[in-house]
Formats: sequence, C-alpha cells, structure tokens
Amino acid sequence: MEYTIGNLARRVGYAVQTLRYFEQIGLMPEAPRTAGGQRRYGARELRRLLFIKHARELGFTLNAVRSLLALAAHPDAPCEAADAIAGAHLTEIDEKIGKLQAMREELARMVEACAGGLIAECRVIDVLADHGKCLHEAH
Amino acid sequence: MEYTIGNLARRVGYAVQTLRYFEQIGLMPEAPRTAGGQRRYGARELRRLLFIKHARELGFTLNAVRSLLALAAHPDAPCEAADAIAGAHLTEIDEKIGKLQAMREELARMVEACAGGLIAECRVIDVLADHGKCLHEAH
DNA sequence: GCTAACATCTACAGCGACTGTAGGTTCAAG
DNA sequence: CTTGAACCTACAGTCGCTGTAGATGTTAGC
Repeated sequence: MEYTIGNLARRVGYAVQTLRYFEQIGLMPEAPRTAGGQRRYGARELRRLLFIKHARELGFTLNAVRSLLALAAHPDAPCEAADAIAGAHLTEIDEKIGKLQAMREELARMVEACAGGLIAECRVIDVLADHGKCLHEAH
Repeated sequence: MEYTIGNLARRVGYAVQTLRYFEQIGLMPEAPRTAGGQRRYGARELRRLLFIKHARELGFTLNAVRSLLALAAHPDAPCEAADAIAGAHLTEIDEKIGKLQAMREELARMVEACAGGLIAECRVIDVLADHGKCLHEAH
C-alpha cells in the first residue's frame, strides 16, 4: 500500500477527484483504507490506472475501457472481443475525422472568402444564414 | 404566426424539446403564445433557427452561435469579430483532426498487429497495458 | 356540440466524463 | 503538540441535448 490517492493521481496524470469517480462508477475497485479512512493503493492499482489512462488517450469510452479491462483479466480467453471493440472504435474515429474534415473545408472556404469589411458583406455570416451557399449538402 | 413548435421543429430538423431548450437558454426569443399557452412561430424564427442549425453543423458551440447571431444583427458593424470566431473554430477543428489522426494511427497499428489468438498474446490488450509500446509518446 | 387522437405544456432527471465547491477530518513533519 | 497540507463526503455544474410524467390544448370527424 505504497501510494496515497494524491501520489497515484500525480503519477498517472489524473486529478484526485477522477480516481474517486472511477471508484464510484466501479471502474477501479474499492481501495483499502487507513484507520482514519484514507485510501491507499499498490502496484496493481497503478497498472490498472495506467491501462485506463492509455485507453482513454486512444479515445475509448469508459464503458469500452471497462470491457477491455474485463477481457484483460482472462488471458486464456480468445481475443476476438478485444479486437471487435478496437475495430469498432477505429471505425468511429474514421467517421469523426471525415465529419471534421468536411466542416474544416466549408469553414476554410468561408473564412478565406471574407474580405474583412462590414457584417453586411461578411461571407461568414452570409453562408451561415444560407445553407444553399455551401459546397456540400451535408456537412 | 404560421408554425406550431412541432411544424417548425420538423422543418428545421430539430426535436421539439430542443427548441424549448433554445428558448430557455436565451438562444431563441420567447415565442408568442396562443390563448391556450402554446407557442407560435413566424418566418423570422424559422430563419434564426436555420442559422443556428447550420452553425451547429459546422461545429460551432452554442455560445459561439449566440455571438454570431448577435453580430449578424448589426449589418453595419465591422466583421472582424465574426472572422475571429470562425478562425478560432477552424484552429480548434484542425487540432481535433490532428489528435484523431494520431489516435487512428496507433489504433490501426494495434489492430493489424493482433494475430487473433488468445488475450495473453493480444496486441490490443498488450499495447494498452504498456504505453512504451506506442510509436508516439503523446497521442 | 362532442369526442377521440394527437400535439403541446411544465418541470425535472439523465447522459458522459469529468471538474469544482463547501465544510469537515486525518496525516506527517517539526 | 501544533501546524498545514492532503484527505474525506456529498453535491452542484459543465455542454447539448434527450427522455419522462402528468396535465392541458387543438383539431378533425361524426
């Protein structure tokens, strides 16, 4: 039991409240307590938390992380389920990138076309007020 | 006063509750009511709502939309402020795209490297458990 | 005019993934 | 033994909606 919640949080790069939140939603196990009621953590918890952090940095939702953690706990099970989660997430990311690029294109066109005069002639406001002036039907 | 809230919502592609929400947060003006207390809308409100919808589709936050609407109401003012909002938004979108592409790359590498056997040999779980196995320090 | 069906009303809770606050307690160093 | 930092619980707030419950309004057909 080598870490206080603050030490663990600093080590992983999370806020203290976030660790308590993870415990509350059952993503982290209930931590053992000192006589005074403070949480103490060990190396296992550090590893688990690093896993969570890393998965979050790759954009997995907390629910996906929950599933991945459950899978990681069964080394002898087939890894199809893990692949499926990662594959679905990859697809989602590709969709998001696609939508953002469409937005980006339309926005860049607006901003470039604006001569910088009065609102009355502003391409930005103008295009927003009239979807018909967009290149693409659906952004 | 040609539209009920439901008609307006269908026309613009918003849920009825969303229009009430917009009124509540002051993004739409308080609509006039029938004797029985139901909201009725006209062409002005339709235009305003289409502007909001379009700006949202381009990824502007509701606060940004609020500012853009305020600017649109002053045709004789200079359009610098509108350009600034759009420019800042463009920058944010570029950052998001960059982050998503970094995620995408790392994820794709994991998924491809996984042979599809047991969890114990699964690249997906393996990489998640050890950030050191990533190409990039920061995703 | 009456009834049935549908639309609308208010007020509130819930989502995800945290962050921030208030008011109190525990711990470790000096 | 005192001080001050770190910890505790419980709850509200963020954003942009969505969904619910229970009551009331509107409208078309008879």
